Amino acid sequence: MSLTPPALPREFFERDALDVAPELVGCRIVRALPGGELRTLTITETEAYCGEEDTACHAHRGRTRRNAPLYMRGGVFYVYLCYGVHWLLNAVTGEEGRPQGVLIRACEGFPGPGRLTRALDIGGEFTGLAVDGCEGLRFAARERDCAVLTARRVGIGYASEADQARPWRFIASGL
DNA sequence: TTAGTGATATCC
DNA sequence: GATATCACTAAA
Repeated sequence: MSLTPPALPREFFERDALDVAPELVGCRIVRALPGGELRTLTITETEAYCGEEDTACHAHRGRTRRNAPLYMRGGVFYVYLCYGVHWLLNAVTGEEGRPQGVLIRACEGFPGPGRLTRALDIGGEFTGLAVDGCEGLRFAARERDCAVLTARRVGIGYASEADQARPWRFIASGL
């Protein structure tokens, strides 16, 4: 028996982002800091980004150096720098060649995608790494079920009206 | 409400 | 090469 919760398996992420995103709410992020300290936070909010046809998705304009991990098989991290300041953490989902992912938008005690990565000292070094084969960072299952609300996604004013209106943001309710 | 921050994408 | 943009945050 291990001292720490086991990593969610890769298979968990090899499904559609719209299935994974709500299920990830209530799960935990487990971060082993370089010094050895283990920090575990419960995920309270996620968003799904679904393919090149989703104008809010980074892959909307095709594959680039930055978004390459989105095109990988589900079960890797996609971490990128936003506004030159904030690292944003995503889990890539779905099958290889279909760019989709789930943004981890907030954790208990750390509202905001940039604040949770700062709290956990997560940076670009994790992008492209397997979620179940990474020493320092993993996801762990829920301890119990939790209700999930949906809402519009945040900060995507550049996307089409239709894509902005999609209820692809998932928020924990009554954790 | 607004500045800050710098990598990335997209244009010349 | 240059410039515009950006899945945000903190300060005011």
